[in-house]
Amino acid sequence: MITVSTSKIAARNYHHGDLRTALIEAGLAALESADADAVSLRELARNVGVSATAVYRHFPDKKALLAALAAEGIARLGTAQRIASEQAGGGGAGFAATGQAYVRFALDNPALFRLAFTHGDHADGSMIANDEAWQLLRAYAESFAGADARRLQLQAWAVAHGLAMLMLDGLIPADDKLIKSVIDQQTLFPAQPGSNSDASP
Amino acid sequence: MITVSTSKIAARNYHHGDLRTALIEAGLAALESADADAVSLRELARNVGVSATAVYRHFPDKKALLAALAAEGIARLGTAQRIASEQAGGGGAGFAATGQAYVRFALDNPALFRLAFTHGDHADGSMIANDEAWQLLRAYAESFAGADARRLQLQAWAVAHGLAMLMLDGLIPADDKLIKSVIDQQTLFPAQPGSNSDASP
DNA sequence: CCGTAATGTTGATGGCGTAAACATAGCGGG
DNA sequence: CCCGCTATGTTTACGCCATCAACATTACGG
Repeated sequence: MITVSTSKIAARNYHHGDLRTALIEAGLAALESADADAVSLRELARNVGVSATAVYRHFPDKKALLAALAAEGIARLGTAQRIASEQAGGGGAGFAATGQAYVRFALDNPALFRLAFTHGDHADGSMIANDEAWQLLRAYAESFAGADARRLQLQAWAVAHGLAMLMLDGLIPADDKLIKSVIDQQTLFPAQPGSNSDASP
Repeated sequence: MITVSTSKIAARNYHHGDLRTALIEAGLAALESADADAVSLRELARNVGVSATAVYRHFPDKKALLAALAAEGIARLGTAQRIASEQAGGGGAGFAATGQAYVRFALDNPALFRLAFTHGDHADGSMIANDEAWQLLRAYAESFAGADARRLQLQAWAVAHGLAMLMLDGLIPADDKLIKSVIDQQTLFPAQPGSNSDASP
């Protein structure tokens, strides 16, 4: 995961030094105040102090740059979820906390979250499937639902993702109490049939 | 709701006749094979056989045209849901059918669905809130959950919306069996506490 | 120490949304 | 019936964008 450093090396001498990283950082910064489709290559190049076409020495096209930003978003989301899970101490509370962290991350990083999930070329699914958060979800689902693990897994993901999207789009008020109410292991998944709460892979 | 008619009146004589409707129809057609942000005003104008700037006699800007398309999408989604609910005969089956229809509509009309929900200026929420589908969902939730109606309502919406989005983005295989499995009133909302299954507003 | 590959720059092309000025035509009042 | 007003379209133009081709500079390995 890339750590954004505001102050970077120094004055240029034709060659930038690490333009690729600089562009990604500029992109992440831009996504804090604008939506992905409102971010232009030229704007990023300008902010980094480089000509527009220099970008193409590091990314084949705009899509590729956005994909790099999306990957970064996925990584950060995963981290946020892992931390939330650890703080909640695992179990049912951890399960719910993971989902709540998902929604909060979306609200805190709307453009990045959207970019990471919408339109991304995760047709292969590799980026997401290999993510730590996904492993976490799988483990929780298996410990709660045993045979029905896959269904529970998808339901949990869908609730969190749907709530995040609906709040981002202003269709549901972005209220923290609402998040806790909707993503609650007690009411959402009360003692699934085939439950197997001692399984811990 | 607008009904798309492929064959429209005839040759132009400077004035088109009903450019506004024609543009919306062209827009809906374009959304069948391209994403909303890949649809350009100029392209639509071209398809309708009119100059690019003629659009501005009917819509203040591109956003306004897209908003009109989005409204149409919402209307169609609502219709699909009502039909599904009726065919299932209400009750728990109707509840699930409504949600399943939501996801199927998204898969059948990906660009239109995305446009309708993403980024739309439903900051006021009026378009959605007044929709028949929303009333339907409210009624179902109240009949099932009584006091907890609002929570159930949001959970149901979130699951359906999340599943739709994740399938659209290729993160979950768009499999009809999966839809039925995830959106299943039996397993998803089994006998809510405070249930009140005889209420029928 | 030199040449080659990596990295940046300039300039151009075609597309976009949209504003301004102009053209046409349909329609309602004399 | 005709005249002018207004609704509707057109042409032209501006500034932005992504991207390509050709050229410039630098770094680095033999």
